[in-house]
Amino acid sequence: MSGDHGQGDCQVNSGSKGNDTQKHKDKEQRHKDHKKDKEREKLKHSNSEHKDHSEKKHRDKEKLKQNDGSSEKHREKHKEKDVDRRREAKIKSSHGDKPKKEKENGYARDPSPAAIKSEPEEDDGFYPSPQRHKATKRDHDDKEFEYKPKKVKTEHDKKAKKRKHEYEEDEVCFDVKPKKKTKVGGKKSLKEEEKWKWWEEERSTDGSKWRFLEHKGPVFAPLYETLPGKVKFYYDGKPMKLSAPAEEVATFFAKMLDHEYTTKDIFRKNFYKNWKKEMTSEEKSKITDLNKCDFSEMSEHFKAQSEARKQMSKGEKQKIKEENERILQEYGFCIMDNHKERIGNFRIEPPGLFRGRGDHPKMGMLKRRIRPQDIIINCSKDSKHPKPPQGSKWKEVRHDNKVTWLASWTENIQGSIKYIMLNPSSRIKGEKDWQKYETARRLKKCVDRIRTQYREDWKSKEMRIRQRAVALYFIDKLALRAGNEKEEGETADTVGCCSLRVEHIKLYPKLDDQEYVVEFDFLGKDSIRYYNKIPVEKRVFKNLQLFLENKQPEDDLFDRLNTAILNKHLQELMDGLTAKVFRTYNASITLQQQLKELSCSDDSIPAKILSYNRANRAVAILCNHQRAPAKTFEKSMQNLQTKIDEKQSQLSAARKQLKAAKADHKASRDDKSKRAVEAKRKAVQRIEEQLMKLQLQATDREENKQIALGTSKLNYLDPRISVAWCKKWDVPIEKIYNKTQREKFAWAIDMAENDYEF
DNA sequence: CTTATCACTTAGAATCTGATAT
DNA sequence: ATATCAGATTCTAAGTGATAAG
Repeated sequence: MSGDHGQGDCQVNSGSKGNDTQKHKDKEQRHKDHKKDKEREKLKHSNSEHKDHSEKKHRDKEKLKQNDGSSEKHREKHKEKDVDRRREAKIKSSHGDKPKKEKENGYARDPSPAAIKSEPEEDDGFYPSPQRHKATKRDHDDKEFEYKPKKVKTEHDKKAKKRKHEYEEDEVCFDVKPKKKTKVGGKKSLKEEEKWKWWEEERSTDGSKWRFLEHKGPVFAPLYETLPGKVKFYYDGKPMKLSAPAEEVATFFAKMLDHEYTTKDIFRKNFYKNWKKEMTSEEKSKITDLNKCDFSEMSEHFKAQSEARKQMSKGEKQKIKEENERILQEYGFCIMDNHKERIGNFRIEPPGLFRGRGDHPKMGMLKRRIRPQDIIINCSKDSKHPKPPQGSKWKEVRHDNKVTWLASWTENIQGSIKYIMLNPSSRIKGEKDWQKYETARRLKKCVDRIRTQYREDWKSKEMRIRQRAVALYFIDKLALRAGNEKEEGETADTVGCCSLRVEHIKLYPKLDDQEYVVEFDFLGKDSIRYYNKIPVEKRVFKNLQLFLENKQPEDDLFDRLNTAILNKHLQELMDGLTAKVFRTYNASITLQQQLKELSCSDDSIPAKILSYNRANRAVAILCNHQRAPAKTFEKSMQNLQTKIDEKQSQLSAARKQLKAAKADHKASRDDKSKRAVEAKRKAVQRIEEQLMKLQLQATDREENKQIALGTSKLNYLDPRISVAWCKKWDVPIEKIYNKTQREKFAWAIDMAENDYEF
């Protein structure tokens, strides 16, 4: 990496050629509170300015002034956009059609210069990440699944022959067997039980997702049943009978009463506003203050109800179970291309109060009841169409085989579309999953090249390139998510890599005994906090300092970057590469490495499983998969501790006895007392072992307190790695994957041999 | 372009279930 | 038999990213 591009003074890149303008305009609106002058001031950079480290002084020398009315800038997004547009239009007309020029103006307001003077070379150690290896030679498996939507064959010799077109068969294979495993009629079940190995067949090449699809439509939420008369709602201390719609919404609130949500201001405000809409006009005029509403009787009623449900007799419970099973059998499956497949979510989401994660501006809003006329059905033209419930109609029935969903509706909180889709064990999900890991494996082959490239790009003279390169480094090294932009005010304020703001990182040239430490502290997906202090290479550190210059805390760190730009770049580096592939790749490769490191052939099975879990945990930590400690966590820890204490006193008692026995033996020297000593000794040993085990369990549980293994296991770890590991170390697959997981990963379990290499 | 829409994956919490302890 | 608990399952929110629309 010679890196000498433009050493010295390459300035201006024609950064102008680029799209450098785009992003910051949106981003600017975040500084809602700054004074205009401040804002102005910081916007004063021209793209042609050269920055060097010492540069701050140059800051003002730019020739470009803000040419539009930017001083009037409002903080509102739309307005902002308008201003920008106006400005651009103006520019355009004044400069003619040179795109370059017009961009140039964009820069004027940019917090960061487009061009950067390159820094002196100096540092640069080698890339430290352990992940960076040469790709291995052994990749024959890769061919098995090409990325291209082209037809892919898996010419894995042994399997290839088996592959043929099942499509021609007329008969449906029931590859999912009915619950009762002893479905008596032996003849038919044989065939039924045979699991369909879709992974041995060819995939379609034309972008269609299926050729035949038949299902019975979704199951709707049960209608609302009004409360028994004795369960009262009180307003201002007086009982008040509510109309059914108002009552229903009230029950939603009542059911959440002991959740802390209901104490939050926003929640209450949203709820109250939405509740009012359901009230009759009399109710509206009477109920004017949520604080005067007493839902406690309703709440008690539901608690009693669920208690009663628990107390039901066996027979009653059995009956309910059977009914559920019947519904599952009827609605829980569809027929897709000759195979009966399980549907993932065949029940429509019931109405209720919206619970966002984190600090969500819409928490407490009413999620409305979905009716047949809200539902779009998707199925084959030549299938038996699902029929809407008595007296109702579907919104639409369409036959789009370019998508995988069976039904959809638009949800009223965010206006997004919800879908009914197949279970992860289905062919359609499995193929995609498999493909995902194949893409990650292709990344493995070229990740060195990509890393070399982005390191080189840290020295680029173009700001946008540097930002892109540093962001990619974070995504690669820290497994950060891409970070799409979100609409402000619609969702909780969370970020990913590209949407990081200045306030989310802190730079420490020295911290304790480390140099160039970056501290990350932000809320990511689901408002899970990401907190990490990590030493980075000097060049990265310097770049970050540069990116931070002249910015406010609420400004974007990467003001010239967004996920579209990043992904477009990645696409050029490798077919099918996007930011999320790095997460998959790094997760899987980490598991593989950790397993290699931790597994030991003389370990017992439980010890091996512990190693597996530890490897899994390493990945979960990398991906920041956290969970709230269960409310019962402390208690269950305590229980365990009690057990440990008991064991401990048992142990000392046993030891005492041993001592006594020894003394006894010393005195009597007879055989009997000798045997007694031996027995006691054994007892002590046994108890010691038990104690050890308990203590191990305790540490394990403690370690796992806030770490969730499931997400990575289900979504990031190539299952073939785990399958191969099980085969290699003779660990039954059931120890690693439960039934559902085995169904989802059936393809991997079937195809991976013990020498599988990710 | 730039934004909006759509489809689909990924996510933690809530709820259910069934095994085990009492 | 009942209570307890942990793991399994369900639920649905919240991401990613491609592409259509303006």
